[in-house]
Amino acid sequence: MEQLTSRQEEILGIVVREYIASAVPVGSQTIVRRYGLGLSPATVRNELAFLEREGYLLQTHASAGRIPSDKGYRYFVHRLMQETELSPSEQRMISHQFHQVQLELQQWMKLAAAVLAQTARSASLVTAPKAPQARLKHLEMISLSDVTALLVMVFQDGSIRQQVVLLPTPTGQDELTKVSNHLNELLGSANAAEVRTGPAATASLTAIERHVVDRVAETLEQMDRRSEREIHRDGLIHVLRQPEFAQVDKFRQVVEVLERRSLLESIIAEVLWANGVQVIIGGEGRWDDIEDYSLVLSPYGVRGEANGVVGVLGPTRMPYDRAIPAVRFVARLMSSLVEHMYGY
Amino acid sequence: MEQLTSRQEEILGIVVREYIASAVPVGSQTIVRRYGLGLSPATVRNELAFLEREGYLLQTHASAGRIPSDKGYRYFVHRLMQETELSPSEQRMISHQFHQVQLELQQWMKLAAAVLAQTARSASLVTAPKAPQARLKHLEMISLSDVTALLVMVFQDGSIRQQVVLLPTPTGQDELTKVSNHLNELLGSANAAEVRTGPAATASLTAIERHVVDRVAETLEQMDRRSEREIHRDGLIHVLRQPEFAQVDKFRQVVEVLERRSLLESIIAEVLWANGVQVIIGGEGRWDDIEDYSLVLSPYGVRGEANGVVGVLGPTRMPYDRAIPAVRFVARLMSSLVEHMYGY
DNA sequence: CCTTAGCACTCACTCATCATGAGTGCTAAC
DNA sequence: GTTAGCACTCATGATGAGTGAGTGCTAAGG
Repeated sequence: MEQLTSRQEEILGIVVREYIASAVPVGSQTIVRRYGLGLSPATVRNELAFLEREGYLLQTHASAGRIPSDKGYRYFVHRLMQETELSPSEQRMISHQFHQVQLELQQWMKLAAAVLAQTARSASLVTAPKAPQARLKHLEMISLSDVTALLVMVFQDGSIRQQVVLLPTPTGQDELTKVSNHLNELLGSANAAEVRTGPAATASLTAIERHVVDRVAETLEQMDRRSEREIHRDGLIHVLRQPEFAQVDKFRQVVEVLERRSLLESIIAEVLWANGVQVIIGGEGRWDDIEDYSLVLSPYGVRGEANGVVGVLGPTRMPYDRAIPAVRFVARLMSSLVEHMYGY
Repeated sequence: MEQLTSRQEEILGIVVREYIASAVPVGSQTIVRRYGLGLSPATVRNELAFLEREGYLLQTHASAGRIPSDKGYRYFVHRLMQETELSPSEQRMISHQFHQVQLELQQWMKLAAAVLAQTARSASLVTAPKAPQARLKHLEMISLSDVTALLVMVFQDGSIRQQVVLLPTPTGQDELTKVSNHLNELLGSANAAEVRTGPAATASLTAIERHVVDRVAETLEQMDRRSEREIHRDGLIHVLRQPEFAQVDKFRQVVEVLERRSLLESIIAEVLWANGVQVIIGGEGRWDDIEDYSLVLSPYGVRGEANGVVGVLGPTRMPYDRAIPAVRFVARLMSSLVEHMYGY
């Protein structure tokens, strides 16, 4: 990326900011009228023409103003936007909301999605934290009837699964409690392979115990196999308000991206291993399905133990100066929760 | 609702079905050409005029074909649509999908939403089953660090909440297990009031126990207070494909209805007490926000113990003949899961 | 050499006009 | 009660003129 003169940078910055705010192509007159600069429209036009030649700006048609290209947005985000944080009062307000609810994963995810949608005025997404390899932390069996029980499994990364188990033989709560205790001893912090081959595999077990061990193993395997994560979403309505989605088929793409998770999964998988806030503008040539959209994503969690992703999705014409600090701040909050869950 | 002659019913049925299929106003020629009937267009026109006078049909403008009014749709749904079920093969396919995954609430809800969206080609919604009054079934404390623990609460209706608890004094897992056991004895199947005033309130408790009891009480109270339910959604994309949402502002309403839960909450609250599939066409004059949409909803669960709602949302021009049997069938499946969770 | 005034040019957008045709209601004959 | 005939309505789509924001280019000025 070449170096621009400071005047070119200034003009590029104006075009980007103005277009983000108004969604209308920006012309030389608007720039001079609204920002002064002590230049004539003609001079600005020359600079605009230069910026267009260099690929930072685009024209929708020959006699229209300029709009930023993806390259223009990228230059803006990486070079022109001072690294802002949310205002302290805003930070306080958000922290307050999180501390209103208990230290509860589900609630925090929901809240994170809502706060991001609100603050960045975009669609938001939040995945649950997940360990690279699932490990059982604790299990519990609760009697439902003679022949059914609820098997509750708590995993190392804080996720919980509950399933109804049909018991091979009628069994009461007392017996189930013994089963739970026994299996907790045998399976404490085991991963899928360890459940299959560890002490639980060789010890002599009752029919029920054997059955439950199988279930645990299956569940762990399933969790490892499926990269799928629970994704909380919110704020779709904000995207819908943007003028670029006046024709439905544009908007349909957004919904498709959000509902078919496959694309998001693959992007999320990459962001997980990154540091800090990642800004993906116009698909970056790698994801065609989002070539008109931008993602601002950040991993959160505890490196190597459990992590997830928070972020927002919007048109490339996104208020980056709000989205980026908002995502950064929410990721930090979510990390603190995960740290708690790992006893840090 | 007056009685129509069988020929009028036949013509009304044709208009409704044809319009649902094509989204194009239906004229006399189309009816005669495509359905024969042994009548001339003029005769059909007379009948159409009659049906319009009686309020079953509408014209978008004076020289256009007819489209069904809400009243027309209602007559169709209640009188003309034979009570169909899904085809046995379709039922088998769906059942099979549910039995592929374990008897697991989260998975079943997700699956139910996906299956409904697919089958009814509409947006679907599924709420978790919820008891009218929350009761604790079981709690478990799992050590995270000296001073933090994970409190897992399992409730009677099968819902689970986990939260991180900051311990007043450093405590190990052994001690936490004792706390869990003790509190399970004291609190077994207690509701909020019973936790506050029952044995747990008077017994002499350690600081940790007192703290946890407070947390349990707060959580139960919160669950009772908030009528809010977790709502799984899916299939928004299907709604987006319908031609009536070619202009975005129409579609914006749908997203608003689905994202702001308040309206849905109130409708769901009513459906919960109904029997069988409820069809709400065009807001029924009571919910202005959905006057262009229809809901097909059904309660499921165990009466008085825990219930929820499954259903679909789409334009009034909805494929009722698929949506209704699909909702009915999925509700039945979800009920069977809840019955299991109550040991029936 | 950079800046700017002047000017011709482009092109999306709006608005009005017009032709088309699907569909209607009415009347009179069967 | 049914239907052929006919005048009428009106959304839709195409065509064309006028408007104006914005451009690029050229030549003059600091």
